[in-house]
Formats: sequence, C-alpha cells, structure tokens
Amino acid sequence: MPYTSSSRFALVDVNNFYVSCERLFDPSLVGVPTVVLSNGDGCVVARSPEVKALGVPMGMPWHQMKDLVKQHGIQYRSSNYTLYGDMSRRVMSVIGQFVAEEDQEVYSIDESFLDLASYPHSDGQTLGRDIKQRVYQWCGLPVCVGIGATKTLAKLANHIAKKNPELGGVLDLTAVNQDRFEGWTGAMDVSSVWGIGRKLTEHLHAMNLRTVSDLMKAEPKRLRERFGVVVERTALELRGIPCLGLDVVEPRQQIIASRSFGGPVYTLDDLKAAVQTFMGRAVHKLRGQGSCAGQVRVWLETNRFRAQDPQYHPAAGIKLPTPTDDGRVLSHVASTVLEHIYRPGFRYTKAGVMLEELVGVSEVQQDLFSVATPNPKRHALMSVLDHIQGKFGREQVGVGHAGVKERQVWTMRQSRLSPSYTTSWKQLLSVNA
DNA sequence: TCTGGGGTCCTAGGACCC
DNA sequence: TCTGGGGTCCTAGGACCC
Repeated sequence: MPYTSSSRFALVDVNNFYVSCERLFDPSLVGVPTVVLSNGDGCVVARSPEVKALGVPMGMPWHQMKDLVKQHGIQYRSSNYTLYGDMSRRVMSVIGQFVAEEDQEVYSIDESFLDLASYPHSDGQTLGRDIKQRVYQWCGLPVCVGIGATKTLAKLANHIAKKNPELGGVLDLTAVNQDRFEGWTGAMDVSSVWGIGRKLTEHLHAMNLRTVSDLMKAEPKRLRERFGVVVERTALELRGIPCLGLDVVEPRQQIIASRSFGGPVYTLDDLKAAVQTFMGRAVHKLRGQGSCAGQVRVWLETNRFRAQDPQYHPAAGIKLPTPTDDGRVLSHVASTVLEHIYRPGFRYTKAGVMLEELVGVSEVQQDLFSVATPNPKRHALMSVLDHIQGKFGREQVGVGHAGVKERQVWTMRQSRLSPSYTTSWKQLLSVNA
C-alpha cells in the first residue's frame, strides 16, 4: 500500500443513515425493504440494503416505483430532518470522544473525518472496531469505519468495508499489503473514488482509465493539464500524498432555502407567501451562525420535466447597502426581487431564496447614511422572534406572510412523516406494557 | 398527477486599472 | 511599418459532494 507519510485519517459514516434512523424508532421496518423520500415525497434519498439489492438507484422518482413497491412490499417514510439532525448530533459526539476536538471534522449529516496523525500508536483496526461498537451501543446506529493515509484513501477504505461484509465494517488500508490493495483497486470503477462524478468518469473512461488502480497509476501532471488541480489532487491523494487537511468548521458562505411546491403555483401572492417562509428559514440559519447577509437572491422554476409547458427560470439578486440579519428587511428585499422577476402565465413548481456575501455580525461596516443603523428596539424584536422560534418551532411566528396557516397551495407533500421522537415532548415514543 | 435540497470549489472570460 | 501587457476583480457556469 502506498504509504509515504505518517498522516492517517479515518472516515466514519452511518449505514443507510435515514433508513437506520427510521428503523431505530419503528422496528417493524427492520428486515423490510424500506426507503426514505426526499422533501415533497418526490424521489428516493435513502434505501435499505433490501431495496438496493432490488436495483433501485439513488434519486429514483417515487412515482416510477409503484410496481416495485407493490411487488416487494416496500415501506416508505417522508424525510424527517428534525429526527435525523438530532441523531446526527448524538452520533458525532460519540465519535468525537475518540479524538481531541480539533481532530474531528463533521463532514456531513452522517459522516465524520478524524485526523489520526496525533495518535501514531493507536491500532487502526482496533480503533475502528471500538468506534463502531460504541456508536451502536449508545445510539443504536450501525457505522462503517475506513482508515487511510489521506482523506481520499479513508473514503476508499470505507467504501471497501461496506462492499465486503467479511471485513466487519472496518478497514485500515495502512495495514494492508500491496497485493490485497491492488486486488480491490484493480476491480473498482474510477467512479467510486471521492471527487470523481459522472462527467469525469465519462472522460476518464474515454482515456481508458477505468479502474481506481488505473487512476492511481496515471501521471498526475497529465491529469492536471486535462482536468485541473482538483483531479490532480485526487490522484496524489490516492497515492498516499495528503493534499487535503481537516476542514475546520467555518460559518457558511451562503445560505439557501428552497422547496418544490406541493402543486403548481400561479399567483404572485402565493409565491410571496412561499418566498417569505423560505426567507424565515434562511434568516433563522443566518442568525444561528451569527452572520449578516450582504446580498439576497430569489429564483423561480417551472417544471422542466414537462416539455409541453412554457419554461421560465428567472433569478435575480439585490445587493444591500449594509449587510443585515434583520428578517423584516431581508423579507422585504426578497419580495421586491420576486416582484421584479415574476411573470404571470407560468406554472411555477419551485422557488428559493439565497443569502450571500455573509459576514460576521461584528464585522458589519456601518454605512453612515444607512437605514440599518443600530436600533435597540429592532434588535430586541428579532431576539424575541429567535426565542419564540427556538421554543415553539420556526413555523409559529414569522415576518409578513410567513407562518400564516391559511390556504397554502405551495406547501410540500409529506404523506408519511415519522414523529419527532427525540426532539418533541409531545411526540416521545410511548411504550405500552 | 408525480422527478430533492443545500452546500463547496475551480475555471474561464470580460472589465478595468496602471 | 508599427497600435502593450500584466494583474486583479467579478461573474457565470460547471463540476463535485451528501
């Protein structure tokens, strides 16, 4: 195994995360083919092993699966991000017990990198098994652990551990001999490498670079000329030369809130209601990370899958004279942008808002002539809003149209949503003795 | 009828400056 | 006859990730 440095990374991730969460609280799903659907119940975003075995690809439109569902008794759930988010925090904190805080990177809702460089004497295989065992015992969720000299190799190890059950869900590539390593990489398609997606796979195949092993042996310089630094880095990482470090958690550089509607939307009023609700979500995140937004962008979409429909995908943004985290200002600006891009006569199916040019609250440069000069009353109002939203949920209060519980033609479908077992007193799991 | 949502990074090309 | 060139900033778009 190419192992030229003392660097070592682990990647821990939860198997079939969303499905595993649903099964944890509803054991009737265990062993039964189960999927979790995207927001709006549009398509499949998580599959149990039984469903994967049926050949259902990630992202398959739900409405195309009706026959399979009937035939194999597939169970489904609408996605419950409150539940998954809470379980994620628990899992991440258990994984974090194995290293110092600065050596853990929470990479996604169900994945965490660990930098093991400071623990040269710990045995990878043992560490991996310990992590797996403790997460299962404390959170009830199954994980796989991959270890390698670079992040890309740790990802690869994790992938191999998943595909080869005899490994018991743990693989330390730094302890594997060259023959065994080449046995795996020679048989894996390049597309299984982290950072090689659909387009790059096509191009690499055309160059006759088909397996992971092919990519490792390719000349990095040549890859750089053809594809740029990203692919060159990937190839170097595969050879055991670290190019990527642990990413420290930094505040987001942009915040997006968008949803497909439950049904087609035609009027400016309905779009306004939707956009203001999205803005409410975005502002909640913005204030949660202590940032102000310097630009507001809004976009609309018609259904691009309906060729017979006239298509219109407008987007526009407004730069603010002074960055702000005031939900009323941001909502107002979003409405203005919306009015600007809206055209009647289209069948809108989706809208979104984006907050950009984010800066820390303390870094905001006050514009002498700005209307957004510090205003204690406004500050107090927004704080109360934060507090209420924290206590009772974001949908209870909001700015403008947001949170109004009247006819909402644009709210999404969630036909089979599991309860928020872990975050709501009202929805705690009850046990009948 | 019905096709997710939220992010990051890199690159190319044009505008602009000196 | 001969009509600069390099740096930087911005934006749009493309690729990737989960």
